[in-house]
Amino acid sequence: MAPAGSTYDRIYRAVRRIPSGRVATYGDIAELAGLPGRARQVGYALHALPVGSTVPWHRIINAGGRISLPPGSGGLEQRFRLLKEGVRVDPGGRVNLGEHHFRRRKPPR
DNA sequence: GCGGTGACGGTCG
DNA sequence: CCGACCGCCACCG
Repeated sequence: MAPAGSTYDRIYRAVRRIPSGRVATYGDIAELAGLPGRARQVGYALHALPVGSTVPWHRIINAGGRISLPPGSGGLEQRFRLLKEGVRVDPGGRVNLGEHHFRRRKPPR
């Protein structure tokens, strides 16, 4: 387990806040964890998760609204998990953030 | 302690 | 849309 209060611990806690059927970006998690601008650390922390972890890592995608994980290295599983939760993910791994973002950004207008 | 690495993100051409 | 660069920083050898 990540030491309480450590960077990773804060990241995992933030990830757990994302409800099923919604997605958040790495940058969002960094911000929620109190680490603005450190999206990269979020990716690193998730990569370090042990198999069987209860952290909903699959709800995290990049700012472009796409799965950032190579298909052969977990990307496919992430896509399946999201589909199972009702998130529309096209075959290319793209998600409509306007529809599934856990906290909508300002609608483009 | 140093330097390479990377589930990122914004900007520019 | 795509690739190149740059800033960011915990981890690991």
